[in-house]
Amino acid sequence: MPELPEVETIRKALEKQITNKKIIDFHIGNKKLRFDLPEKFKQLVIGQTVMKPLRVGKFCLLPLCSGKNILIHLGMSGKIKITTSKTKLDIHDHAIIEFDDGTFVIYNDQRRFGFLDLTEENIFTNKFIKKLGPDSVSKKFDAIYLFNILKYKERNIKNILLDQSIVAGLGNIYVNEALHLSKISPNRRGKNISLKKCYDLIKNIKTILKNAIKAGGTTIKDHMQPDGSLGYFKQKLRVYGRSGCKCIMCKATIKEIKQSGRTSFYCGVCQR
DNA sequence: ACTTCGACCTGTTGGC
DNA sequence: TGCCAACAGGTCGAAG
Repeated sequence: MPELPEVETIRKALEKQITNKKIIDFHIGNKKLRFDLPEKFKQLVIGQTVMKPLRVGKFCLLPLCSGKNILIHLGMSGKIKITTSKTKLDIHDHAIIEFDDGTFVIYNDQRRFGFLDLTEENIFTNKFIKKLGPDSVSKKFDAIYLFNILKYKERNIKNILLDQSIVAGLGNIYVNEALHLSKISPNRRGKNISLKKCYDLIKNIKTILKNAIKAGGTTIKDHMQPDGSLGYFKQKLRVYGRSGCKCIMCKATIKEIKQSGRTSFYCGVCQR
């Protein structure tokens, strides 16, 4: 589910609601998430004050005063809910963090592809964080970097951009969107993309992500902001989920194909 | 080293 | 109406 803009939306809400608050209880549901919690997770987080939440790729981090960080990945269907009242739990509420002022942060994940972890002080020693490429909205993710990677790749650009070890934060929606805006076919091989096109692509990826963050992310089905409101970027999607509809640039019909098991949407006229 | 594929889960949708 | 297959915003690890 959540790609960078959805995770960033959640991070911002957490920043507003829990920064400098102390964890007084932690409860984990009986259903397994993708991975088990680290040993002693509970005792290492209770009593800790949370500092300003961070985001790395599709991960959200809650830095603790001990130096460790709670690492959150939302998988495909994960949500964060923030409440101030003890409401009835949903069957997919898998972790509940209680704060000293009565705020609750609830981790809910219907499909349980997501997970929680605890990192050391240096987050880059964490097994999940250390294999990520530069963040999609960072300066490190620039045209030269991308071009140097692409020039050896036989693989299609769609799958390259989904690879979190190359660039962190992009998922299926925004890769489709960025390729359409950049007029690049998802079938194009990495090595056949020029440096000039890389400049375009980088600029467009960042523009799309920033606009999506402003809109609170994209709600197709599952995503919601921690206060329960939706993400409004869906109304601005150019190709994702629009097969059979007209291309907004040239009026040709948007096509749908499968690439490594995932759906891609594109315009065969604009995108080459 | 590079790439694809199956597996992990639950819920919804569309075809018959 | 009911059943079943296919599919969904992700990613790990095995296999080719």
